[in-house]
Amino acid sequence: MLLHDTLTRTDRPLHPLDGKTLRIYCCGPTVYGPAHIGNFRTFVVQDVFRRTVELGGTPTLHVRNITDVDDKTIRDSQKAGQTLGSFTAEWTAKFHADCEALNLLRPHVEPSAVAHIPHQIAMIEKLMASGHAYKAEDGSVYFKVGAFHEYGALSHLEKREIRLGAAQTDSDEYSKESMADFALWKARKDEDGVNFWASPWGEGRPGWHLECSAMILEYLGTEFDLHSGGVDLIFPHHENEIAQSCCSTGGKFASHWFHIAHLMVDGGKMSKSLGNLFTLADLQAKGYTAAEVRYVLISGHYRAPLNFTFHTLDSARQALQKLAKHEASLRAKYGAGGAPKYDDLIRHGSAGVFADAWALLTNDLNVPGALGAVFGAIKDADSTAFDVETAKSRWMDLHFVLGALGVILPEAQPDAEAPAEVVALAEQRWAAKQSKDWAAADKFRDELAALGWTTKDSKTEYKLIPL
RNA sequence: GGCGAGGUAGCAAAGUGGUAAUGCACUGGUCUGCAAAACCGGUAUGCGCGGGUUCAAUUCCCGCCCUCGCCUCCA
Repeated sequence: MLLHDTLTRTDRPLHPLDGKTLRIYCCGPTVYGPAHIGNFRTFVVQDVFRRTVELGGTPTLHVRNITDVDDKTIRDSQKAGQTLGSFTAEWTAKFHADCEALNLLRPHVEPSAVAHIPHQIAMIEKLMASGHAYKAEDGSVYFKVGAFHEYGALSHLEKREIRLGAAQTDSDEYSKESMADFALWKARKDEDGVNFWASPWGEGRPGWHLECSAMILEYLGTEFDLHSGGVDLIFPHHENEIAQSCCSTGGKFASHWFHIAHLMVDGGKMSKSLGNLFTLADLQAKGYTAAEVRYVLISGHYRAPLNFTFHTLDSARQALQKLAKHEASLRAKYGAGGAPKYDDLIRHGSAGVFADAWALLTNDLNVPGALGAVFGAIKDADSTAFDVETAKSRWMDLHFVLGALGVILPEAQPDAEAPAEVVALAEQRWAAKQSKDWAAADKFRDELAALGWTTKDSKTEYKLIPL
C-alpha cells in the first residue's frame, strides 16, 4: 500500500517496522461535547485506512486516545456541575455510540489521558534530566524548543515563524523563556478546582501534547509505523509530540504521517456561530442514516477539503441504494444469507473482479476513484446472466471492497403495513385495472395518493408503497 | 506576512503528456393502458485566467486570480 507521508511529502509504501503488525496511533477526541461530522471525517478515513491494511493482509495495532483533561473538559464539567470523570465518561460513551453507528472498528487500545498521568510525569522527568525542559517560576514545566534542532520538520517551518499579534500574549504563560516553548506540565490554577495532580514540580496537570507521546511510548514503543490526525494537528500538536518523544526516548518516533483534510459545510468552515456545525444526531434527526453520513464522509479524497451539503447526503442515499440493489441481485442468485463477517473478508483476501477498485484504494487511499470503479464494474455486469458460482464469488468480492470502505448497505424496505382503508382502495383500483377501466383505476390511484400511498404494478400483482 | 491544500459538467468528485471515471440531478428509450419501479442509453470539443515547453497539455514550467486551512492547545 502506498500512502502520502506529510513529513516527506511523498507517497511512500507502508511496511510494518516489525515485519508483522502495522502499529498505528490516531489522535482521538477531546470529550467535552458531541463530536461533529468534521471530527468524524478524520476517524472514518482512518477506519477505511485500517480496514484496507487489514484486508490487504497486514494486521494492525490501532491505538486511539481519549483526551479527558484539558481546559475545555475542566471548564465544561464545572459548568455542568459534574466531576471531571463523570462528565468525560458521559461524552466518551456518546462518542462510542456514534463510532458504532458509523461502523468504525474499535481501536485495539483506547487509553485516556487521566489514566496515564504517571507515564506523562515520567516523560517530563526524562526531559528535565536531559536538559530539554525547565521549570518556570509559577511551577509549570516547559519544553525548550531551542534545544531540539529538528523542530519544525513536519510542518516545514525552518524556524517558528510566529506571527506577532495579540494572541501571543497568553497571561498564563508569561514565564516561558521563549515564545515557542510549550507546556509539559501546567501549574495548578484556582479555576481548575479539584482537578489537579501531584508531581515533582508541584500540583497541576499535564499539557495536552504530552499525553499522546506518553501513551504512544507505553503501547506502541519508541518507534512505530504511522501517526494520524486532522491537518490542523500538524502544527503545533504533532510537531510538539515529535520534540518531546524524540528528546525523551532518543528514538525516531513515527515513521509515517497521515493527515486528513477538513470537512467544509456549504463551502466554508464549520462553526457554531454559522449554525452549520452538525453532529450525527442532528443529521439522524433529519432522517438520514449513519451509513449515509459515512458514505458522504468518504466520498472525497482524504487530502482534499470535502464540501458537505444536504444534496450530497441525498446523493449518498441513492448511491447506496444502487449498491444495495446490485448486492441483492447477486445474493438472490446465490441464495446467501446475511453479509459476510469482517473476519471472513480477511480470509477471502481478494477484491477479485473489483481489482481495479482495490488498486485505487491501495494507492494513497483513493476512495472516490475506488467507488467509481465499483460502480463501473457493476454497470458492466448483468447479474441475471451469472451462474451460481460466479454470483457467489462476485458477491464476496463486492463485500470485500465494501468492507474496506466500511460501507453498510441499506436493508431492503420491509413492506409497509397499509391501513384497511388504503388496502380497500388499492383492491378496487386493481379490479378496475383488470377490467381495463382506466378512468376508474386512475381515480382510485389519485385517492390513494391523497392518503399518501402509491402502487407499483407488475403483471400479476401490485404493491403498496408509502409516498 | 509564512506554510499548506484546492479550483474539472447543474451539484459532488476521480483521473491522465495523446485528446475527460463515477454518483446525484436532468433527459431519451425499453417496459406499462398511462405511470411508478427496473433496465439500457445521452448529456464537459471542455478541466480558474494568461503565457511557455512539446508533434500533442486539462495533465509539465512560469506568472496571475479565487477559495479554504494552519501559524500555541480546533479532526
